[in-house]
Amino acid sequence: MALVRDSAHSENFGSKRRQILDAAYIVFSRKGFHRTTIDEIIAIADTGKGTVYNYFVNKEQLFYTLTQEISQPFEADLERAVTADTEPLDKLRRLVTLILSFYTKHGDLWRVLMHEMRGFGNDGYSHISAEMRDKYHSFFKRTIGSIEQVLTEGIATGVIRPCDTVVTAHGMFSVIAMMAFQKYVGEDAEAAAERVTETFFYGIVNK
Amino acid sequence: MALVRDSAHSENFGSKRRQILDAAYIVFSRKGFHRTTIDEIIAIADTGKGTVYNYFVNKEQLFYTLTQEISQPFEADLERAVTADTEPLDKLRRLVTLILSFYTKHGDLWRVLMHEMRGFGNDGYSHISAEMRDKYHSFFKRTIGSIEQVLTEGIATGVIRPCDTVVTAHGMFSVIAMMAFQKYVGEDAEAAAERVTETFFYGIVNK
Amino acid sequence: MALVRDSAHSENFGSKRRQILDAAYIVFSRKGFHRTTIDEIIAIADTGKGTVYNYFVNKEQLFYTLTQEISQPFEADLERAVTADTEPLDKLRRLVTLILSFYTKHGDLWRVLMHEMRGFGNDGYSHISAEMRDKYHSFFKRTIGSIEQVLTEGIATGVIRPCDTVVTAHGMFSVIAMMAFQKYVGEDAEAAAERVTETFFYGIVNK
Amino acid sequence: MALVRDSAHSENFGSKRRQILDAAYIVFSRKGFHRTTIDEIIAIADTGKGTVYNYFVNKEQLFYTLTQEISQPFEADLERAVTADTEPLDKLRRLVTLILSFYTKHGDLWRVLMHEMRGFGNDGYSHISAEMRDKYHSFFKRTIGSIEQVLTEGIATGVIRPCDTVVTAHGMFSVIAMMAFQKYVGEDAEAAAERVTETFFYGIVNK
DNA sequence: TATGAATGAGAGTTCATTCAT
DNA sequence: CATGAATGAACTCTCATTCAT
Repeated sequence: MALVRDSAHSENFGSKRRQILDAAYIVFSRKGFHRTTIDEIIAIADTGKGTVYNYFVNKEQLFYTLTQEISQPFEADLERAVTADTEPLDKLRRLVTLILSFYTKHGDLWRVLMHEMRGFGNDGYSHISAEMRDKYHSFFKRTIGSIEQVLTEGIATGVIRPCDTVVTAHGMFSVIAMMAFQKYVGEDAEAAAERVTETFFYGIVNK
Repeated sequence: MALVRDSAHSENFGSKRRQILDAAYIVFSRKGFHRTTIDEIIAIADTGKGTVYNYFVNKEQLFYTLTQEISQPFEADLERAVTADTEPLDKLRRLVTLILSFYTKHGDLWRVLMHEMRGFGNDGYSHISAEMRDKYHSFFKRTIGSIEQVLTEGIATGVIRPCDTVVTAHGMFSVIAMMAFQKYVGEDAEAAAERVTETFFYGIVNK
Repeated sequence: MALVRDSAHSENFGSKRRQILDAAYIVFSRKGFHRTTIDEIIAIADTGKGTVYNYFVNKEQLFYTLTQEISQPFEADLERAVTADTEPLDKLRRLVTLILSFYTKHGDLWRVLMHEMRGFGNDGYSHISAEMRDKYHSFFKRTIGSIEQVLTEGIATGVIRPCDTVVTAHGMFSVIAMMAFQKYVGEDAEAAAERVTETFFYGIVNK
Repeated sequence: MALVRDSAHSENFGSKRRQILDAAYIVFSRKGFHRTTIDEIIAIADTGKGTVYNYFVNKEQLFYTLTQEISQPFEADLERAVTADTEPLDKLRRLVTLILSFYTKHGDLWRVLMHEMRGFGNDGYSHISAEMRDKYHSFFKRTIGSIEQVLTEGIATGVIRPCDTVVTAHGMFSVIAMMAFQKYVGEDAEAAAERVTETFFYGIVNK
């Protein structure tokens, strides 16, 4: 269960680090940040306690690294979708599919992330935490921002009715996230995405 | 700061209990379940630590009681709205306003609730926790169910286009919750509710 | 083994705190700061681990409190000796006796203090440590300063031969400390003090 | 920075060992025994962690080896001074100069040694530690013993007033150590030594 | 020989919970 | 009822030491 990619180098390069990240993914997803213990992670990762601290400075940074690693390819995909040479409505469909797939796959972990985000760096915490929180914030801003951008583009070309793009983007995002969290999305993410976009595009009222 | 209603009994009856609940509301909302300490609650409540355990069996049950107390009048309101003798679309508007107001007021606490819900009673936890989790689940089910019910009613009377009511109800709920969480709702909840319903009713695509 | 004074209030007032301080005195004296564990302290103090942290914010501050408690009456004694209305040479004898008694009684702990002093607050440590270190430094400065002051006084009145009072005071202090550390001082501190002063007097007194 | 002497063998023989000892000297002097980590030593020594354990069985023995290596030439010097064919008072001057120079140069490390000495082999520690502690004790005994021996010799030849040679030797030693620790000794160790001896001589020399 | 990834015993600290007053 | 001193299970993190390469 290498979440991002298998190391192409040697068979064992970074193997322990990989095992720890994979185990952390499982436990954080299942239990949330606070209920997760290092002991449980190492039991699954089959490593010693100290090994965790060879690779990550602390539990928070392990969590942070994990989410960074997962989000990076996703953000690249988003970027590509937004700058693609296609119709705004098609871009929107593509974005929704991407986001829906991402949150369907990593919903449990991301739910935790979205919750803990608020806690990090709030009090007299280390500044590393404050940094993390900022990075997390900008992650969500970028995701929603990409929707917003395409909405704006659609309004400019006239295919989308003028509206508050900020609020609408947030609305679309929240519906997508909800669908993923509620496990409404089965095998076919594309079909589910279609339902979301249809609802938003055309509304629910009979005309 | 009695959140729900003042005890109708005597001036002092349950006063300590009230103080604890009010303090718990503040701290849980601000810090989440795990970061909240009993010490912080009693500091604000101006009570002793033992007093908390006179009224509540443990931290979880204090949290549970708090959320129950807040949700009950809200659920009564929902019930009344659904069974009212009005048009489905008006009912829907009324529901959206109610839910939006509720989450605007208690969003911080409810965000915590929605997160911790998943943790309660997951492992070898006490069965009291499992009970709580079930009650929490049914709370959300009832809220969303009320939307669903009105959608079904609207489809039956023909004012709403046939759709998957379960998914659509969840969608509407998630948009409402998002707007509240994101603090997009200012003074005028009614106006904000209007925007949500408009979007859902008529979609975003220019026709 | 209440080191400073028994609480005059109630039989049990501060009893646990007292037990912890007494136990800490024993273990710190025997093992030094780092080799001392909280577990060992509570085993002797017959308390729970958490109790220690009810009274002291951490191990360092426990150590600090302990040394403060012990040094305060001593410093008061020094002050009284310096400002007494007696001959400089008698003052010096009195000072030497006081210091010798103190270091004979608390030599093991003070040896630890003198060593750890250098470590506290050196790196990225909490500022509480830096504060402590400063207090510790000033403690030694005051002790040696009191000797210095009397030397200066003696030089002014002509009974002591002009000399570098700073160095001489340090010298006297170190000999006293050494005698105490080496357990050369038996029952009769006064007699031992006499030996120290005699040696120094015949070197520094005008003839 | 070969502290004692360069290996006379080949350019590279023991080079790693040398680097480790030199680095250990720096860190132990600065931080004391417990606060020193192997990681910090190897960072300065530019070696791997395992290499340390190729040359030294553990941290304690590394410390021990370091101090042994430094003390040996010093002890040889002392021996030579004591058995030299000179006047007792000149011998004493020579001894004081030697000791003062040594503690001025290696004061920081020796301060650590003098502190940790008591901790080694106290409890259920390995017998290697107990051995070390004994060797450390005998080191100080030899240093002070050399002073004592010359004092006795001086008393026999009548140039020194009869006194408790054990206590006096300790006294002289402690003043010397103090001067070094307090960094009172500048460039000219000889001059500083003179001050010490003068003070003592005028107290202990027959007139 | 040199290395450094892996390890786990052990330490300090937190905090929900209990119970005697 | 109200209290808060006492408690210890649980948790994060450190670091000396090992050992396969």
